[in-house]
Amino acid sequence: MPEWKDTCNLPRTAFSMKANLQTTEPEAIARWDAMALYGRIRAARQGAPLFLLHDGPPYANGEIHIGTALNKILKDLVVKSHNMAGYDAPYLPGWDCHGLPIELKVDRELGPKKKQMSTADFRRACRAYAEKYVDIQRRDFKRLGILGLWDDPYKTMAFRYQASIVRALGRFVEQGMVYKGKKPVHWCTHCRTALAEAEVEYEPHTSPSIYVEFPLAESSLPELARRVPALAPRLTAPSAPSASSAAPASASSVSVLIWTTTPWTIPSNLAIAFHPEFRYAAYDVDGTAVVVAKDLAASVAQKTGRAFGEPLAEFDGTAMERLSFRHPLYARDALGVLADYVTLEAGTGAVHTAPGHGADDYRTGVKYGLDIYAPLDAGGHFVESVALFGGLQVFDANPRVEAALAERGRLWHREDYDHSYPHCWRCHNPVIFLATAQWFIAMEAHDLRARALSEIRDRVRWIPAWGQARIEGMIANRPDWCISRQRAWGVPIPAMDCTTCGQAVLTGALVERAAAVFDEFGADAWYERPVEEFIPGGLACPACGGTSFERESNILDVWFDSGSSHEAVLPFREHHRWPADLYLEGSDQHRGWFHSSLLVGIGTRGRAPFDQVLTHGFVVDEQGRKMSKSLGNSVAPQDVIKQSGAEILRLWVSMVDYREDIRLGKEILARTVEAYRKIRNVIRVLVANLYDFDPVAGAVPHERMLEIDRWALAKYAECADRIVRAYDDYDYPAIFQAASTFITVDMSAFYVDVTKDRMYTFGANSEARRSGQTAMFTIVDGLARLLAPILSVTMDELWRALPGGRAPSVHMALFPMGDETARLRSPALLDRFATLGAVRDEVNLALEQKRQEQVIKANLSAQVRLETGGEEARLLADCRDFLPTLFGVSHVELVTRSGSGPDGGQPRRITVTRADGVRCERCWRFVPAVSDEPATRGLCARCVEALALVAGH
RNA sequence: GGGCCUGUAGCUCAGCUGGUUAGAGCACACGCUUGAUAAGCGUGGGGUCGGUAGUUCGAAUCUACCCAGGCCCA
Repeated sequence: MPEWKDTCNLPRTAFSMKANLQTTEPEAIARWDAMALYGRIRAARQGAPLFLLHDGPPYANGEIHIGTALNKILKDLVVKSHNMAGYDAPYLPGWDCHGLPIELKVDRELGPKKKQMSTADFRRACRAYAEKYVDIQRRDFKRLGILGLWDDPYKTMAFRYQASIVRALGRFVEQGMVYKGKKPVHWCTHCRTALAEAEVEYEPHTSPSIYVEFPLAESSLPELARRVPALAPRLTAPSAPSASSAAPASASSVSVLIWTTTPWTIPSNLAIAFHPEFRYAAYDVDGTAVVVAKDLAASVAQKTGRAFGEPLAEFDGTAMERLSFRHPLYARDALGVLADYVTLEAGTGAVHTAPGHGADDYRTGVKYGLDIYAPLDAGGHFVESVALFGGLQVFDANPRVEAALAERGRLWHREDYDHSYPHCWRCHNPVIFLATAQWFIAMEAHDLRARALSEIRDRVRWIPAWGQARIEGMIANRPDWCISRQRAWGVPIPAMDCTTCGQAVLTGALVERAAAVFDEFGADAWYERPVEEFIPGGLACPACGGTSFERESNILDVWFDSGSSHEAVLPFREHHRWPADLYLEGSDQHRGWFHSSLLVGIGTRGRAPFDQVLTHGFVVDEQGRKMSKSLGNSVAPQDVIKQSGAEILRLWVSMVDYREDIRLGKEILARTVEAYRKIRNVIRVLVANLYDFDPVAGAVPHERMLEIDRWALAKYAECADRIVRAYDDYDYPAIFQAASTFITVDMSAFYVDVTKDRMYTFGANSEARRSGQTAMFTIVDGLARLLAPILSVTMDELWRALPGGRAPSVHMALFPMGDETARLRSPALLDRFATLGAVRDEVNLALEQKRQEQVIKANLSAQVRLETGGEEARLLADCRDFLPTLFGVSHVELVTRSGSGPDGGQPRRITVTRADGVRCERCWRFVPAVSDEPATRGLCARCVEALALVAGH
């Protein structure tokens, strides 16, 4: 007896069930490299409309993490899908190479050696460090399956890029938008240097805590009387501070009490800040009307040991704005100002403000037009012109300030105060805030702010839309852009100081000189080549006319570097143009790269360098908590690649809603692996049915295909259209949903299952089987392309397993779209099968019931009697012969009830019984009779015929 | 503390401008299959739509507050 199984057309394919991604991924990537795939895609799309995603440069420091991987995969989805939609969509990756983190790492690696190195040598070490991480990251990005111009990326430390940065700065300079001003930074008086936030360590420290009285200035008496009438009767001239007298203030004065833990900043006090929304009150204390925040009065009274009576008057902080208070030590006034950082947690609710010695103080000072006053030298000594304290180091000055205040009767209380205070990470001495000379881009110059806001509102499309509100708020409220840093690894600001009068000079000509030198030698030249090379002919100091200069040592904020990428890259590279269509980064870049790129774009060309900005969220753990080393909940992309494959990571990115925070953890990865397997298996069975199919010779014309095959194509066309649209909308989860439903529900559970019998048991070359193959081929060929941007390796592997001539890689192909899918659509067929599907669902329920009752086992062991009426009966009668196949049973008896059925309100009736007849040993259906012939014994007529066809060939 | 955002089954997602018993896939349980087999098919259980209070004839969908979380500031 022959093994009938061997006469069936059982599926076979080299497209294995197990993916072996750990092997196939590196192989595919090597193949792409070998065939120069990226370049071939460029050549193939030459002349097509450009779609320009401009890469935001990751920082060339450390291994890539899951967030970097997410970002690059999203970009790859955008780029690949646009290429397949018919655009010329290049991908030019970039790296951000300058900046503090690298400087600090290199610093640490060099150790004491650094002391002997020149700045230029140190910069060379930084460059080598950055180069090393560019290589490491590039390797990992390629391993993720990302296609791009990896051989020639852009780097912010490239000579020409450095020149472009300086030229971009030059545009601001020429328009008069750059100025030199002052701003407080962390300053170590021991190391005599500015410190970045990352170089500051918070350590416990004991500071003096003092409460100081500032009397209201006489000139403000009338105004206060007007604002707070209840106080009017008490308003008389305050007593003048007197060096000789420690007597309390005159009984009829008004004062405000402040609290500070840095007495040495009192000489630099220029203002007192009040909260606009807090309630303040004036209390009679030994005859003086003392103003403090109402909620803090009790604690202040307790601290100072003074008796605060009932409030004489109450008012909001706004009542204090622009009143003048007498400085407790000097013959000048402190201005009453409003600030929302004033708290009720400690102190008096009135905050001592020295704009040259605090970040908040500085902002408030700028807002009220105060001098950024910081009369200290680099070692933290008061300059000689400061009365009482000239020459004193600030920490030595503390007790002297207290003493001077006490002498004048202005020191109400003094105690030790333990708190966490910033220290220098190198020498571990406490640091101070010190206003230093810095370069700024003025937000109001040339309407920079207003033009940026109008670009945000009117030109750029923000996806999601709330991105607009976010960056709008930031631009609207940001202070002038401080673009200078006192560091070594970056692009120097090519400014000169006049050696005669000290005037800082920065002109367009100076900038262009530097740019020309940088073009040729790189920015290291600033530290190595003679100063004359950087001084354009005829340069004279605008202040004194001097012609001798020395270089400044400030470098540019690295945000200016990366913010200039559109200027450094877009105009110069092949397949590029200015501006870009799209920037795509994490939502933190509203503050970062989008922000700086926009400002640079306005400065250089008067518009935003992008038309669309797409943002994604952050990867968090399965509980929605941020990933961190200390929590141990991080997922490393390298580990996922090793354990599951980059395809899993890519699939994960494609199925989540990247606009919000994205969860990732063990279960999610496990689910993703399951999803991958499901897709792979269904695709595998489709290909496996094509092992003997020639799409040219074997294809059945559409009109002659079986109805269910045409339905499958109609369903596929619907799915393809939806997917192509979703790519265009950057709606990747919709792609997964559509593809997954089509693959699992329409293909696996329905079409493949229902067609199985025909594909396996019919004559291999029968038109019915070829009809099915035609559908399966079209579908799997289309799915390979539709899913290629996501499952780039798997679909390329599939592409190679498919019969027929085709492009060397799926990534060079185009999506199924236009006429390719339009000709397959058929709403009528979809309708018809929706009804058939509903009937099938109900038959399944009945079958399951009988299975539970153990009347039947497999569906083929059952037969169905189906009574119905109306429209549905006509439809079912129309495809009577298809019904056993549709239900997967051996026989269907259709009974039409006139005038009833679902349309008439009566439910259809389904009766399931054990199938009559005998079981065909080849196709396993129960049939009335089987063959008796020796060669075909036990086979049904259909199988006999199928075998005859094979034999006949 | 402030600005922006998020919270639907174990997981990933749908649920348009408020309107019948809140859906899909996966996972899970049970049955079938052994000619997709470290697969496949069927059936089933599972959600007070973060919480509370409102607006409304009616809210997952609108408002306020609260809780939890994220990004950026301070």
